[in-house]
Amino acid sequence: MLRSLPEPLLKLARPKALKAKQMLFHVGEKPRFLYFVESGKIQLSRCLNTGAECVLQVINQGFLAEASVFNHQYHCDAHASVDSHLLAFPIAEFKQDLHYPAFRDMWIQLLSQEIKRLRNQVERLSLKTAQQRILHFLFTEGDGECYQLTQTKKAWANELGLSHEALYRNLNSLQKSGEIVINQQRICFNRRNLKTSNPKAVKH
Amino acid sequence: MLRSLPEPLLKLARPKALKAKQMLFHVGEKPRFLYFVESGKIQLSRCLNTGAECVLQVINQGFLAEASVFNHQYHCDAHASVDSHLLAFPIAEFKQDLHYPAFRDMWIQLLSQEIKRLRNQVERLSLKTAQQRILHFLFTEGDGECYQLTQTKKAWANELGLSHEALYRNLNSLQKSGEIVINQQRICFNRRNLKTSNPKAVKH
DNA sequence: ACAGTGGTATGATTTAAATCATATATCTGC
DNA sequence: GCAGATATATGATTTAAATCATACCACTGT
Repeated sequence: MLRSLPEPLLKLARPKALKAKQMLFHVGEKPRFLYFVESGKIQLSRCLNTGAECVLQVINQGFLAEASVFNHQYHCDAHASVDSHLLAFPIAEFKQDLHYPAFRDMWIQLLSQEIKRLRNQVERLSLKTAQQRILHFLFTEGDGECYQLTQTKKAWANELGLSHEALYRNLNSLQKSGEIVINQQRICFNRRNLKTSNPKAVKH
Repeated sequence: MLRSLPEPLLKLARPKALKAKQMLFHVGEKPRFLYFVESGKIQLSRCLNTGAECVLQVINQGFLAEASVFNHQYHCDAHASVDSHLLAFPIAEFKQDLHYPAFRDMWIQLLSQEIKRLRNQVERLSLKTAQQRILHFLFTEGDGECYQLTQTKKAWANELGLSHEALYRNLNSLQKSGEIVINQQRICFNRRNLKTSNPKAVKH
């Protein structure tokens, strides 16, 4: 992904290391850098007026808060959930370099991808039951057969808009009813059900 | 918004009229045109494997399915919910014209905006109760004080991920408890509660 | 004027998730 | 290796939304 970046911009990138739980930026601050996550895990979140925290996105690898390029302030908080390594690109130069066709195309594609991902998440959160959300997630984020869990189940529950208890219980019952098989971090659809159970599922 | 489009591209735009309930495109089709909604209302939706329909977006005015510019197939259905007028831009030429800096900047801003809007919606759908979702919607989509409803309550309920009954009941109880005031299509926060009740609410 | 359709509204019942409580397992820093 | 924190897990209870039912209203086309 970094391959499409123009040389001069790459040279301007400053490495930045974050310890677990360290903040990267806060809501309301003026964006000066656009960050690329090389390793680790960055969470975008926002505190609701109820005081509860809502995780908007978890980035393992890739650009972060893409919208900040054209915004005067961050609309969410960002912190590292584990030790992480980032690259910081100065936003002014980044904007300049959008003139390069290859870079511009990459950037537009990236934004479009993110829109699709978010539409998937909206669709998923519109589902009423825990089981439906779990299956929808496995269909859209997995390879069609399996999904390798890359976070804790608790964090996953949050992403699914469920209490962690509801996730534990429903994973259990999905396994008991034979719809899925769980090996440690790997969750697979039961082969026998795969063809017939969800004919309309659409991969993104 | 159309102002930023280059002259040659504008000349290529073909008007397209849709009757209510008429389909614009189906999931899986190859995108040939990027559509701009001039008037009316276009719904992007997707049928879930359960058979239920999920509304992903309702466009009254603006571009539609932005991601289609770089995709080989639509990932959702689109139909007009009322009689609508669109402009159809050939995608090949559209891509060409992204070379124009003003146009490219507009397009990137537009995609970024949409990402923010979707993040808001994800945040909203993560809220557990109907009341929280309603208030969150009024805060993020309204002007900070009031919101002018532009669709039926039934359609709104769908957007909020609620049954229409739940929306009716909770609007009623929010009004009774004095948190909001409803005049026909206009919903306002009660002035007295405004300052103190939701200090952390963030406008996008 | 009329019938049919879809939105609005409210009551009764069911259902599933949230919450609370508690226990065990696992990871992490010292 | 140990202590504290966090994740996993499951049971009991509460709660709020979904669902089902019914009624009324507004709009549309004939």
